[in-house]
Amino acid sequence: MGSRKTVMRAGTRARRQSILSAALDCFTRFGLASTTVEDICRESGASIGSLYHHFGSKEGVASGVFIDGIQRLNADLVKKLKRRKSAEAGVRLVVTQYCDWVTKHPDLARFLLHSRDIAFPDAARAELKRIHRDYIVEVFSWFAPFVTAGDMKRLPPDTYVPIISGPIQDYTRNWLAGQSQSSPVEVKGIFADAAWAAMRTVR
Amino acid sequence: MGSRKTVMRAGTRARRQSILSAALDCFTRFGLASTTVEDICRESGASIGSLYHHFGSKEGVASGVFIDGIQRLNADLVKKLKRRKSAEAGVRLVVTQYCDWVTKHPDLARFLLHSRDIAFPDAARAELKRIHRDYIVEVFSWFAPFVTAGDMKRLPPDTYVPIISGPIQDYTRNWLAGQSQSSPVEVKGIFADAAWAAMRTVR
DNA sequence: CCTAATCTAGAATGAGATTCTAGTAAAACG
DNA sequence: CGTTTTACTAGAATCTCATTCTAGATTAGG
Repeated sequence: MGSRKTVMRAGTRARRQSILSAALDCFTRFGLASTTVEDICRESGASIGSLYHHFGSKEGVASGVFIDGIQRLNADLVKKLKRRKSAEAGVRLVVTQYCDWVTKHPDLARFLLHSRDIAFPDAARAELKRIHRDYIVEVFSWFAPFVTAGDMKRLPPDTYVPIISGPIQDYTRNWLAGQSQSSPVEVKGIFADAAWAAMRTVR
Repeated sequence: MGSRKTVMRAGTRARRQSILSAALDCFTRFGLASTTVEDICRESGASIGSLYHHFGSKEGVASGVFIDGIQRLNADLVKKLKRRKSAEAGVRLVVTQYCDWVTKHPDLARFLLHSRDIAFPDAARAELKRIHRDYIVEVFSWFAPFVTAGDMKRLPPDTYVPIISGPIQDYTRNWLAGQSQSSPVEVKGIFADAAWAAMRTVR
């Protein structure tokens, strides 16, 4: 994870990365619970000692994959959000961009959506909290002016993300689990409509 | 789970129930991954052999808790839904009743929200599928007339549940994890508004 | 009664996560 | 350059459980 106090050697980044991508591969094929540390070592070419040196535990590896993924997802959204000019365009973007991202990275998305509840190590929990806070600050400061201007409802801060993103995430989880026919891309307009209907002010 | 082919003896129901409630207790205190089968045996007074006789595996116990909980949640909703008379009242009820239920059964709700992704045994998966199908049929047949009458939007079937229930479930998950201040009961009006705004037709 | 099925018990097994010890290689420092 | 410190690799040994197995107890049916 980007925040290492100590120096990181040349080959180290590559080794860490090979472990992370082997892990995602195994999680996708066998499921988190059924992949063994040995599986990840075999796939990545790392030794047990090396894996434990870098990640501390199997769940440490999982949290590495998770943090990596969430950072990419967040970064992609923030970048695009800055090009929008209206509250409606912003709200719709949050929904549609999520659909596009999930379609482009289905394995990673499946892992992110199904691993929310892993008992991550404390260090990882702390870093995730920091990442989430930074993300929320950035997104909220983009939306804030529109709330002030009366384009969007003024609600308790904690309720915006569930209302805007909750439905599409729920749908996507079902879809990735094979329980919905239409791909998120096909229904993204419907969810964008729903999100905007819930957020817009009537004047 | 209500569907046993063979006869069930007198003390058996009590034994199963004691295992289930001990399990929920342990899951709440230690988390699913960290509770051992021995923990559940100690708490419930059952022997290892007895637990395996009744549930087959640790995940079998978890699926028992899950199925029990989801059935109670579903039944409570369906019962109340039948007393409503308008689409708006129905949609609002789905949201507010969920908040009330979660507040009344926080441990069970936490488990239901955080165990969606357990690798349940095949038998349990099948039963859950059946339970969910029955539930969906019942709820949809209640709402169908209002869609036909034009009171609610006509959407792809798979999208109704995420749009109506997704936000409040997401908020509740955060709250149960200690990441939101206001209890669901305090914000249920906001989520009911959002759900109805997303479902209503404008005419 | 008796006998077949359900249920209880807990010791034995085995899979696999984690720890430990020993070493290799790269940087830091003189 | 040595040398010393620190990052890193390796894999055998350990230890924690989930699960299996065998034996016996209890209950229902005939």
